[in-house]
Parts: sequence; structure tokens; C-alpha cells
Amino acid sequence: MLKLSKRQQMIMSFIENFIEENDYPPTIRDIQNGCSISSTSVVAYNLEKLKEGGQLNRHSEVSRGLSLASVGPNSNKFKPPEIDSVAVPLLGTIAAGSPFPMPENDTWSDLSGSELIDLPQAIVGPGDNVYALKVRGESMIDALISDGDLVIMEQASSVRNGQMAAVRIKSDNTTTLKNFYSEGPRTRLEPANSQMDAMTFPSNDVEVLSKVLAVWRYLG
Amino acid sequence: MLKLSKRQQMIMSFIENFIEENDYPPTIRDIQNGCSISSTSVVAYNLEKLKEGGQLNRHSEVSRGLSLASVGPNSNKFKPPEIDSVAVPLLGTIAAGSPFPMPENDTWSDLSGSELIDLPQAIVGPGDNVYALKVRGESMIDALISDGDLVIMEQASSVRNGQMAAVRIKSDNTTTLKNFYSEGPRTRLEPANSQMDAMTFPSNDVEVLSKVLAVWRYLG
DNA sequence: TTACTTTTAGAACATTAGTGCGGATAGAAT
DNA sequence: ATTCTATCCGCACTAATGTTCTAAAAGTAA
Repeated sequence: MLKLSKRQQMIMSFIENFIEENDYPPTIRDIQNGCSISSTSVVAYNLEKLKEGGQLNRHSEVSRGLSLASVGPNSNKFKPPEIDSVAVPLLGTIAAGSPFPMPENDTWSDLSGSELIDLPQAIVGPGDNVYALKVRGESMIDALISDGDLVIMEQASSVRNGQMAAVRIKSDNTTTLKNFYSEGPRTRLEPANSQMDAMTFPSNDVEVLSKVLAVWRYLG
Repeated sequence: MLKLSKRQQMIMSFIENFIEENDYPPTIRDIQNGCSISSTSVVAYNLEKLKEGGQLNRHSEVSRGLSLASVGPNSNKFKPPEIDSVAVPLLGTIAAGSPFPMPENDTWSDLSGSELIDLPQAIVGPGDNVYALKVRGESMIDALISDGDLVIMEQASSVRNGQMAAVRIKSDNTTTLKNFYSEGPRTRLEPANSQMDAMTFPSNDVEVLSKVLAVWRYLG
């Protein structure tokens, strides 16, 4: 596929916008005006080229018989990706040791004021009881999480072995993110950073608050 | 909203099917034939009714100026969640020292085969020249990135100070992710993990390959 | 039934909108 | 310069397509 001329690019994006706004395709003359082209025949000429190039579907002698080709390498730009996404609330910030933010008991209704984050549904799953927290400080560094990161949490009272979770050490009254391994009477908590050492605690001293679904770090 | 006559229902579903098949709306005469109606004026009459009823948008004197009204009780089923997201290609894997995967020179056309990752548009921006890489091994641990993480990259030949980027040390022929600081004749590369030390190199020994937009770590 | 509203028919009419063609321009290649 | 090809211009032509008007048919309510 060859590259499109400036004019052809303009025509393509005009058609795209026109359909977006009107729900039906433009006429040759709509395009002519919209792109400041001096003659309808020039538009026809370029539409023909675009059709040959496969960017465009066109039906002869049919007014507004245009549609954007929905296949091809550049189709990203023109086809809104159909993604099931879910908005999860950004509940607050987290810093190690501080009381771990949790959603209120059973009502998720008054989250209206909080900021929402869009995530692909594939990650969030059903999306219930999922929320996001912003990490403050470097205290999670041994979990490979640093200041400004966003952690996506799902409320849970137990997790599989190996899962990273927010756990509270009752005797210390501290909360951290660690990989969780239940070993009968004792529970081992392992930093995500394998270069650091794990620690073990009596199982009844460890309380699982929620599990970590994902970490999102944005660097502008 | 009152119930639609048999004929009006037929017209509605004909329009719906027609658009589905052709990507552009039908003419009055298309509808006439498709619904076995004897006169264009009957179609016009019923379209007018449907417009009054709010089932249909119609623009006068515009050929094929029809579109289904996207409101109403049943429209939920057909309206995908409205999130601007962009699909970026997952180009491959990255491991420190290995030749850093980059998209081919200027053509993004043969990415068809590669897996696509959906990301919120707010992060990706225009979405051009953005791609994702999967991290292999623990070699990026000092950038707070571990095995299995996904890094979202944007092609760039220069970056702002402090930005994390994929940089190549020419003399070593190694590539890593580091925070980039230009200090005139020398360039300082600083691990994201502030507990580790930075290193400096002659500026002409450092080549910026692409910058890191975000890091995504998924823990099932 | 009568009176009244809605829907259908048919057909001419009026715009809208695609097509074709001679010729002008603009680059690129020779 | 010369030739060739890709593009652009204007304009007329015509097919495509919406509109309108009159009248008949079909319902509806009293």
C-alpha cells in the first residue's frame, strides 16, 4: 500500500469526521467543500484512488455510497476499538504502615465523587469490588512499586499462594504489599523483588485485605 | 412512545439491516423495494412518522440522510462503553543487553500479525509510533520492572531530562531502561530505583531509542 | 351510516449528487 | 527541452433520490 497524498489524507479524515457527526456518509460535494477542493471531479478522482488503494469502499452511481474500509494496517485510526472496559474508582493513596484504604463495607454507591480509571475488562473481570490506589512514597520499593504508581486492587480475604496481596501484620499493625505463601501454621511473605529476602509470620498474625490485580506506572 | 405499525417495524428493521450490510443508509426507493411498498410517498410518510416518534433521525433533502436514533430503552444493548481506547501492537520481548526491538523504519503496515493491546487513549496520546514490549527476565529490576511486565514505548530520538527511556550505550552495545539526564558533554543514566547508583557516560556514547510511556504489570 | 383521521397510491416535479470530458498544471524522467 | 504520468479544473450532463399534490382506500368513532 502506497502512502496517501496530503489531499487524500484530508479526504479520509473528512469522511471519518462527517460520518461521526452525521451517521451517514458525505457526498462528493460535501467533501469538495469540506476540503476546499475546487472541483467535484478532483474528489471523484481521489475517491477512485482511495478505493483502488483499499482504504475506502465505494459503490458507483450511489449517492453517499461510501464507507471506510474496516480492514488494513491503518484501520486503527478509523475503527474505534471495541473494548469492554470498566471504570474503577480511585479511592485514595497508600503508604506503607498507614491504615490501608479499603472501600466501605458493602455500599459502593457513594463513589460518585471519586475519580474513575478506565481499565480493560479482561483485567478487571466482573469489576465488582475492584478499586485503584495511588502509591505515595518509596515504601513499596521492594514490591517493585514506586511513588506515583497506581495499584489495582480487588477486595479479598484470602488469596492463592504466590499472589501479591495487601496484608496486615497484626502484631505490628503494619500493612504492605507482598507475595503471599501459606505454609500451614506459618505464612511467608515475599517481596516481589526476588533480590530481597522473605519473612515468615504465624498465620494467625497475618490478615489478607485485598489482592493486587495489576500495577500501572505512568511516565509522561 | 406508541407502538409502531407493522409497516413501520418492517421499515425500521430494513434500515437497520441495510446499514449493517452496506455501511450507508438506504434511499427511500431502497426501502420501497425492500419492504414491497407501492409508492415512495408511503415510505416518506412513514419515515416522517418514525422521525416524529423519535425512532429515526432524518435530514430533509439529503439523500440517504437517515440514521437510527441511538436513544431509547433498548439502545443499551447496542451501545459499547464509551471509552477512547487505542490498540497498540505487542512487538515482542525485551531483555537487557539484547538488541532492543524497534518497529521497522517508517512503515507500520506489517503489524497485522502481532498481538494488540488495548490502552486508554489518555495514556497513549495520538497512538502513533506507540508499541508494547514484554519484559523477559529480571534484568530490568533496577528500573522497577520485572519478568512478565509490559512496557509501553513510544519511538523517540530524544527525551526530556528525567524521562525514562530505552537507551543504548554504544561502547558496550547494551541497551537498558534508565532515567535520562543530559548534562552537556556527559549524560547521566539513573535507575528508577533510587536506592541504586547512577552512572554517567559521554553524551555521544548514548543513543536514545524510545521513551517509556508506562509500565503495566498484571498479576492474575 | 356519516363524518373524520390515518394510511396508501400514483405520478409528476425539483434537487441532489455522481459521471465524463476537454484541457490546464505540475513533477519526474529522459 | 520533451515526453510522460499523475493531478487538478470547470462545466455540462444525467442518473439518483427526495418532495409534493391529488385522490382513493382503510380505519375509527359517534
